[in-house]
Amino acid sequence: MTDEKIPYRFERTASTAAVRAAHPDLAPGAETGDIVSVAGRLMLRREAGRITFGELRDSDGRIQLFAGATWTDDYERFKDLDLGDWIGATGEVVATRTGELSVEVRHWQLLAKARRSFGDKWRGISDVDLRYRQRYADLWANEASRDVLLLRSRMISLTRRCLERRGFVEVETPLLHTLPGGALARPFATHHNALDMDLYLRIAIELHLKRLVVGGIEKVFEIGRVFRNEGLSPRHNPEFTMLEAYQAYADYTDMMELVEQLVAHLATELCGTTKLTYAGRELDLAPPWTRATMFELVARHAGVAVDLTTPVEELRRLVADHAIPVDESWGPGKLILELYEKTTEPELWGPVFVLDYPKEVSPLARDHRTVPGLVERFEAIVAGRELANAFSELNDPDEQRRTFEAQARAKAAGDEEAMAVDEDYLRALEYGLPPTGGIGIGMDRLAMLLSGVETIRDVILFPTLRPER
RNA sequence: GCGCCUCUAGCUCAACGGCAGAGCAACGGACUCUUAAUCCGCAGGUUCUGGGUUCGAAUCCCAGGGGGCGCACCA
Repeated sequence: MTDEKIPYRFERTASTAAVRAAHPDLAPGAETGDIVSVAGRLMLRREAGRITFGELRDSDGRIQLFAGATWTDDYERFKDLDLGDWIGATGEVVATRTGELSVEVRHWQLLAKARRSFGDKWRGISDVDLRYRQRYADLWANEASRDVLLLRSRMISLTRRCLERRGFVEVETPLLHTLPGGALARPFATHHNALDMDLYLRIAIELHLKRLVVGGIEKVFEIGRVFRNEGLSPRHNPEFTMLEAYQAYADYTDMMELVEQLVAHLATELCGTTKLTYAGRELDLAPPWTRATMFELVARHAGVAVDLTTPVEELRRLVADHAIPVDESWGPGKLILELYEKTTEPELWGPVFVLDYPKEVSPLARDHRTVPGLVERFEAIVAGRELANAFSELNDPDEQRRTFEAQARAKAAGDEEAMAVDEDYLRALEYGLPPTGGIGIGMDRLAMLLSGVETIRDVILFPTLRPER
């Protein structure tokens, strides 16, 4: 059905919120003489013979439309409007006898017809498949979905402002990489026809941003999509949004301060407090967050004191005791990490900074300044989840080449997530990377935390799904 | 990839081996102050798909598909 009467534009003079703000306390039956034009979607309609009430919603809120046979143009057609139709309406701002602020509709225009029904006007849409596939219907029908969208938008905006205030410069670096690097993950592969070469969707932003620090951009960040070819879960989507920030002359302790300040700031701005409840448990994001080394935490939660001098056979036995299949190639660092992930990480609620990871599992982090075999790295655990990962960045090109080569050997031995040697990145390091602290924050998980939802699909507008049918 | 759960009208849900139903939306009608308006009427179905068991299947069984959760992988 095409309607030749649908206009190309509509001269709106006020949003519903503006009308409300201009007339805060009208007495029942009041007439204001204020003529406004409002526009939006018809949410509800109550017909009572020769008068009809409608509820119009725009992006600011809602307002009642008051139409009547004696004063509304084309009243019979107004009565026939369907819920979901977009209309523009012009008339005087009044209060009805019961005191409801209304626009007394004199003229109105259909702006778009809703040919499909949006579902139950009271219960909305709860079928999760329908909500994710037809997000447009979900957003119309479910206020909670709109709230999450708006919170996420404000969160990203506040994050940018917070970093800019600290002097960080926002950049955009390639999503198409010739070598996937900067994280341990399987990439999506694609192909460039003109150059006849394989390309990979980036799995991290890291290596490009550190190149920029080499180039003299002392504080740099990017908020962007990264892609990992992995399974889906309530906490994983194949494409997700990462914040990465790098700061010259800083180390991982500076990054801890940055994370806790940023997250506490966002909570205060978006939730009004740092004391949140998530998944029924309390969480206080006020700095400073607890700091504890991985080995301390393993000792506490696994009940066994281990470190890199613990005999490998003993570590293997401990790991095997927790029903983890042991790979022959694992050294003590990887074994302790496995033990930590199985026994300790699930017990952590946070916020807590888990400090000082084995070098074996951290090829881009700099050696710990006092403990051999460890690197200066932390993960921030918040609400039982890994929210951030950060290091004092490895800036010695020779040492970086050695860790890359160890990764390349693991890759050759069949580890699909291991890194390759990135010669251009090594060349950049040879120009000199100053001492640098770097941080990566999963913004989707942060949005989940701040909006209180428990599945990542609720904070991603169009999550990855199988095709229909 | 494996395990468990789930799929009924546009939406939200009943019926759980015995005639497929309700509310909302839609459609027709009544009503000049409603607030999820109300009231009267009417219509709406490949019960996800395909097999099977049975006198009889939405219901039980098998296979496939979509979705959810868990495991594994990861942030």
